[in-house]
Amino acid sequence: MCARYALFGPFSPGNLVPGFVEHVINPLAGFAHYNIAPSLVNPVVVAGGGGPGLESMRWGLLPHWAKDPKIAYSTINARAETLVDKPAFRDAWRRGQRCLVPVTGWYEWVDQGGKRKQPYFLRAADESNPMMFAGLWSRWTDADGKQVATYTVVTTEAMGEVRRVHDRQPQVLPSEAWDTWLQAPVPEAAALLQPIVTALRIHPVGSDVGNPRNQGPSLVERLADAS
DNA sequence: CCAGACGTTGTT
DNA sequence: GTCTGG
DNA sequence: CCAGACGTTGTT
DNA sequence: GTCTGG
Repeated sequence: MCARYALFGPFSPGNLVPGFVEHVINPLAGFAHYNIAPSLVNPVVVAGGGGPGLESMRWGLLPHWAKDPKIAYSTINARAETLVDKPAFRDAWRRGQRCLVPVTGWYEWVDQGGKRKQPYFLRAADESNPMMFAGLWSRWTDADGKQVATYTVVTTEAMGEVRRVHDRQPQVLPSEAWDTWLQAPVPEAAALLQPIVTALRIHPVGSDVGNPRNQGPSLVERLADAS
């Protein structure tokens, strides 16, 4: 899957996620483009909009028992097929700590046979609203006793045109499933973890998307197709 | 019993 | 080539 | 996932 | 915290 995804606007808290305003934490009001990377704080949607210790969330789920926060770099994704059993994710799953991750799109890098990998932007066909990835979140306390909230993006088998660039993709949830994912009992949420065809536009972009220090709308401008 | 992992992607 | 930081 | 570092001695 | 490997 993506080790980068993108969210851009301008969005305000009011239109970031229509109907879910009260659930959004850290909405990053006013940003024009956000190139998201592991360990960075960005918007997520949780039932009730968070609370103490949930003022913001970092990408890369830290289980409550984690000692080294570096493991967050390898818990940016949780496989839908196995998250129920994996020690790193199952506690969050059992506790119903699910979230929605709003994005405009995500990136995939395609191997070019020796040459440098070509990044592509997979962009929601509906540009007016973010799409939603399924996520899990966790509370973690660092060595100084400071509370940190983190989350992971669920992945599943790629479907439709995504398969041209990769065999896995984030678990996208259709709008009618959002409330269920946030609020329903575990068995109902489990039923939503199914591969889904998503309406996307896919186009090549510049290699500068690979560095999260690079920000701005120019990152996702279409690159002329090579061949 | 203790020590060490606990995860994903992709690549070999 | 391989590990770390983001 | 990609980008970027990858080393030592000594000095601030 | 809890499981696996030694």
